[in-house]
Amino acid sequence: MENEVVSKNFIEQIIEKDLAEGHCDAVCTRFPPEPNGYLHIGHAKSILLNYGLAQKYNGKFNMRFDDTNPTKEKSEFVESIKADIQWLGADWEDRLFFASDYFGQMYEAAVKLIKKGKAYVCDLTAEQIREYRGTLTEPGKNSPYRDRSVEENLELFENMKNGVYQDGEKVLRAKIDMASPNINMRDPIIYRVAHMHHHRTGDAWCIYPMYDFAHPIEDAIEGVTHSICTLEFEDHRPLYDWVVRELEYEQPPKQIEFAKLYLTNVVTGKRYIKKMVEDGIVDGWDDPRLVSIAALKRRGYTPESIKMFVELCGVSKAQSSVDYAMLEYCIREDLKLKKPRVMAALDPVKLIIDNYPEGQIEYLDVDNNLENEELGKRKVPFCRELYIDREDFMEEPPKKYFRLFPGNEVRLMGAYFVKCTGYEKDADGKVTEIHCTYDPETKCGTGFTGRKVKGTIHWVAVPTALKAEVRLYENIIDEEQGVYNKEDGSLNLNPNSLEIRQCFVEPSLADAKAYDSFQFVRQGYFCVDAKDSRPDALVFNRIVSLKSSFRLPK
RNA sequence: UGGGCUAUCGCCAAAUGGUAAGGCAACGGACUCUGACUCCGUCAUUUCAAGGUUCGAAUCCUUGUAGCCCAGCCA
Repeated sequence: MENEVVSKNFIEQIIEKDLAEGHCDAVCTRFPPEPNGYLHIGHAKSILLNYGLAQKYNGKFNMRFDDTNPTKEKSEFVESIKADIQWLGADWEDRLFFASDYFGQMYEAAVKLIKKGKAYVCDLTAEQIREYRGTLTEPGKNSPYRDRSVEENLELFENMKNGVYQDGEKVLRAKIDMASPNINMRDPIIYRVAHMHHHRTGDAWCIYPMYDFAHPIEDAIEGVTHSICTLEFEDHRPLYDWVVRELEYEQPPKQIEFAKLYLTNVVTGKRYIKKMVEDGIVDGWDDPRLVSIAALKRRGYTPESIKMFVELCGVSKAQSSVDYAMLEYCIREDLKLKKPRVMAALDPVKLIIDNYPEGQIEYLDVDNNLENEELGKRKVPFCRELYIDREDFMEEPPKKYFRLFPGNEVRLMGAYFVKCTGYEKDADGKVTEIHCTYDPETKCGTGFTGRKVKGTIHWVAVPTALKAEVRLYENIIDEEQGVYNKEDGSLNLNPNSLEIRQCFVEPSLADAKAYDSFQFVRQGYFCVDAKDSRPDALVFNRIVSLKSSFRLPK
């Protein structure tokens, strides 16, 4: 805002140089997912990066589905991806594209290559092609079909399109260099035969372009100037450049690679998530313990918090893994002045104020001083019998324990000072109720300064308490053992990643939907689980705990 | 082993030959009707290593080391 010096990331530097040197007039970026699954936090980085760049340089941001392989793609995924991107706030305006819309132009591009003698139809089997390709250390050798005439190639390729051949019988390959040290340049396949129903083009085509051929064409057609992708495509850049050069596009797009976003101790691999869903370890792709966009949303993360997170992570080419604590910091930061702080007893135990009149209920004014002044203001009922959290009382407190214990006085938040006078236990030694007396003079808001207490605890009045179910999530990965089991490659899962508790909350949460998310004082941030709300009880998911330094000193 | 890329605090990440930003985490202390928040302070004589060039090197050169990616008719 002020005179902050925010350094530019390497992509911004490239773009500014291109703009300054006239390599492009205006910036155009894109997000090109294949509709074969759900988006996760890593995609959010790419989406927000591309969208942010377009915004920053007054350019355009395109949405494009890279649907060139009908075997993996479904319309269901198209819809979920669109919804997630809109939720994140990236706006493609009227520029929603599908690679499949360009199949005609791609076919023509292939014909152009053939006519230039830069592509040929190859009859080798998949296995033979692999053998001819060579290895990482040995060069490949030319296909015996490499020198077919232009006329023959044209005819064969047309036959491919017309369904004359079976799947796998023939492919179209770019004629580049079988001895290239870069395996991607060893006459890569650019079109394959696949008699397959496509989710958008139906049965119109039985040949489909490969990514390396299709992607640069898609970018060029749309006028994308900077095609930003992840590091694993670095080796493909020479091929990308080859395609746009041979096809003679006037303003060829430029591919730029950046490092993917990884989170420490989090599973993003589709293979593992699929297995966890199948084995019932999580209840779906939007299980709040996962980091899919849908899961984060259900967990209560806001688009703003994710945007902040992505910006904080930065952009570079160094493979890295960001600490989960950074994500939690962002959502805490986003909610702390926006959402109400309400009281609850997550592990309730009764507190009886022996000198408070039986049957009396008074309504205390609470104000959370939020940005939206009205949101945190409410009246909270107070009476003789309350629920407090079990962990706010100890029979024999350790040093530096500031909360309730026999003889100690604490503040009931928003109410009075109470002094513990005794407690009762059942046969198992479990505390069943705690007794105390209150001091009417210490009422909140009266400006009482007679004495101070070190601890403040929260509470809920018994007669008006609302029953709720809360779900406390821990990381699904066992942080001690790490992500993967080195012996068999399985995941090291944390058996305590989900804890469900029945608890009592203050009555204002009857209107919980109006809050959508809030902070349970001393317990962290929660959100209403719209998906799992039940008629008989409110269901809340924990977004994030308070800072760890909130916990008892060791 | 051929090729490509990367290496700066526990974790991200700036610094573009001029003397190591910032954020997260952590740790002190102040404040507090949340042990939260807020505020103040601490946290890389050194940039994977070793040499070299230079008045001056995280940046340039040399030689190593470590990690990631590539041999789908996937993207």
